[in-house]
Amino acid sequence: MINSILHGDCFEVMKSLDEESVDLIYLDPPFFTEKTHTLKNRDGSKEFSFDDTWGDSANYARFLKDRIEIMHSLLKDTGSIFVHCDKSGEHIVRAVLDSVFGSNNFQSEIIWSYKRWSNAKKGLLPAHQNIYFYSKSKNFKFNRIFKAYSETTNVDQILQKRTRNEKNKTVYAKDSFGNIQYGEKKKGVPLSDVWEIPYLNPKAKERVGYPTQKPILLLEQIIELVTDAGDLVLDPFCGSGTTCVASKLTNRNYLGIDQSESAVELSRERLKKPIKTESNLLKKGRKSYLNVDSNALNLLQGVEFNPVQRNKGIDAILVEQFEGTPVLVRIQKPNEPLADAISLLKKAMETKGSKKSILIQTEKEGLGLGLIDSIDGIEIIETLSIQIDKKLTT
Amino acid sequence: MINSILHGDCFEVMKSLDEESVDLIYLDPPFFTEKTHTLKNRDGSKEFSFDDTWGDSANYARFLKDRIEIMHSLLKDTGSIFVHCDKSGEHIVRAVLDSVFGSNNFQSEIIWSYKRWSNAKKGLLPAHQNIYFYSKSKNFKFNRIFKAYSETTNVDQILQKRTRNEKNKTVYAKDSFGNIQYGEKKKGVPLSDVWEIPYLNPKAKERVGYPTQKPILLLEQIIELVTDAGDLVLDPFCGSGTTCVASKLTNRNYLGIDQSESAVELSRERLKKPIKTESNLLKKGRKSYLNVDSNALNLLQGVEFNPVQRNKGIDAILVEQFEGTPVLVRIQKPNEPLADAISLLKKAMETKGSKKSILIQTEKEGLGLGLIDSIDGIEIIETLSIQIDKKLTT
DNA sequence: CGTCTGCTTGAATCGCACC
DNA sequence: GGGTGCGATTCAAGCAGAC
Repeated sequence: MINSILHGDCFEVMKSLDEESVDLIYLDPPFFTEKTHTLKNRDGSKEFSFDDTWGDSANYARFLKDRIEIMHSLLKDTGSIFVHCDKSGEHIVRAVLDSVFGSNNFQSEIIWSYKRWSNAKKGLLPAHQNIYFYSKSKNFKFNRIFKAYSETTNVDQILQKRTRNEKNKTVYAKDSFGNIQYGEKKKGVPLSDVWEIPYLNPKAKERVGYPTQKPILLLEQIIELVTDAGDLVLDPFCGSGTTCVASKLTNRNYLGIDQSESAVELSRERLKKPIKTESNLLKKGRKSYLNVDSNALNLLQGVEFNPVQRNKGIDAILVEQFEGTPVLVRIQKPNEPLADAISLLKKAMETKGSKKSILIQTEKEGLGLGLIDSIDGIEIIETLSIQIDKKLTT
Repeated sequence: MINSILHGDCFEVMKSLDEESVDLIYLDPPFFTEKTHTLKNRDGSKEFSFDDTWGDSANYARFLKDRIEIMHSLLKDTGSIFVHCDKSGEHIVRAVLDSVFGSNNFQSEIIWSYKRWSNAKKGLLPAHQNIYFYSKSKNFKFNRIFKAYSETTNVDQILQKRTRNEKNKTVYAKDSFGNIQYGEKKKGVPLSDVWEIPYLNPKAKERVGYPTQKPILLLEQIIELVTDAGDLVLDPFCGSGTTCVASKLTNRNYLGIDQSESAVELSRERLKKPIKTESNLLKKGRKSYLNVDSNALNLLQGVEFNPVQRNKGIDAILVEQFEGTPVLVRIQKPNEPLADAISLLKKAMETKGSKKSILIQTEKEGLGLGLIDSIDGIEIIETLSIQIDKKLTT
């Protein structure tokens, strides 16, 4: 029965499973949105639908509690449950979990945060979902995961050994010659309860066209957090089967259940040849996309602009346009000849069709041709510090 | 009564306030931790019903509901409420707010996330808090705040107009000659519901030693989101008075209430001279581009200077001297006539014996006497934003 | 006043063109 | 021909306008 997708209402199906046999249960239950969802897959050939309609919240609570009680009995003493939750049903889910697992076994509210396309909505752009993490007992299995130190952490604190001086203050350790002492290798910062994982991208090959499909990366992190290889992972509302795919990819055993025949079929197909999109963003880090020095942009204090990161020629575009075309901004890089800056900016102007652009000159020496402040629609403006400098030396 | 801190139980104090007079209520209600312990004693044998959500914590729910009902009546039709929430009380608070304000007036669950020093605890490092945002009606006041585009977004999407082709695919629009078509002005991405704001640094000057003190930046963002200058902000559990300080700094009226005599005193003291630590992280971080804080001295980016406090005439002195005398700097204040700035600076030059000084002009209109860039040793330099503005309009 | 359809939109990968 | 810069493309939320 292990490593398969079962069809049916998880309430019935779970009754046939062994008690205390499961290491991790992940579920993304139908939400309490009082709406029926239908969505087609990519080529429009198939339609998935599920019914989120509940007469009132008590019915929904009853539905959930019945099932979560069985899940509780299926979990090993060292097991954990992760419940993915829409904002509309949050408080109901929390109440049910508190009553079945006990509020003392609440471990974390995980925030999965991501960036997304925007819309014209009045209000804040929704950019997160909540996952509740409860353990069956104090004895739960937990693998520590470490992440890179935050950029603002002082490097010395990572590398150097620390000790206490005669006044019992923490100081960096030095040897008798005053040389820096390096400490043990540190693993990084323990994983926090806010997880920034990119939303399943529209271009991702991983997509199977199932509504609410989760990124495999998210599930992998959950699985690796509380299970070891060979453990059993159960998803009672498995949908497109992401949990099972992630389990397979991380060498765990899995069991998926879904009420929809088409979902079961999709999951089974997916498991035959799992596709996982590596996130470039996560692999390379946000910083790898940066090409603008944020200090440089501070020069534009008081100007309305949008920074531009993936372009060699320009650092920003002004919000204000010039004759209907964009105004590009380049800030001269340290030690960059002004002529180079001009030619890069000029090229960008051509491709972007800009009629007027601005070059902020940050280096004192100009073109050596006397004062030039406008070439081919490029306006050259010196930084305040150069202007001040000039006033003082002439 | 406006702009003061009142002492007492907010339940009583709020009854004396005018109905429909408040624009924003922010509260960080106390949570009864003793009651939480009794929650642990549940025997689990009880039949679940929706009322169990409140179950043993009914007293707390009652306490909250009584007060939130009054708050609802104090709010204007265009007003909003932000409730800061401990994770143990989350679902109770949500249930109360849903019942008083109506679930259709739920706007956002704001996640305040921050980095923290790690601890050795088994489990995930807690690094966020939740704030619930409800409006009194559909008609709520809302000021859009924009942030920088993601680093991975490409410029053309910001610049170019898009349409759909015959196959209903999104493509860049071209005119009949194949030229690029430009879109409307773009200000950036609307603010999302996940706010990364550094936790108050233990060493920060801002810290006044109150246990649950919040960063002023967090409160400022809330205030600016749903109120305008001159509006009234109420904090019924004001503690150390951060909400009131933030209101004062953003030119809103405020009213704070607290039951603790010492908290009231502390708040009053703090309001006399509010201290705000500008978070370095936010200043440099990627989210800061569009809403850089408007500290005037930031204009001097790249110039070596010493700031001058408590002097009517000058804001800074350059490290560089001019003919052995100090170079004074004044930054024109908002709405200050240039002539006034000049005469104040001139007076300061006399007393300090300065031969050359610098006036940074921040307002577009000059002296009305044509171009003047030097008077009696005062060099007048326009900010970059004015210089750019001129290049685009002439 | 529901229901349907269309439009705008940003993130992030894909993939082409250019050295 | 391999790397990389950057332009093109895809998808779904949610409002607007139609009916």
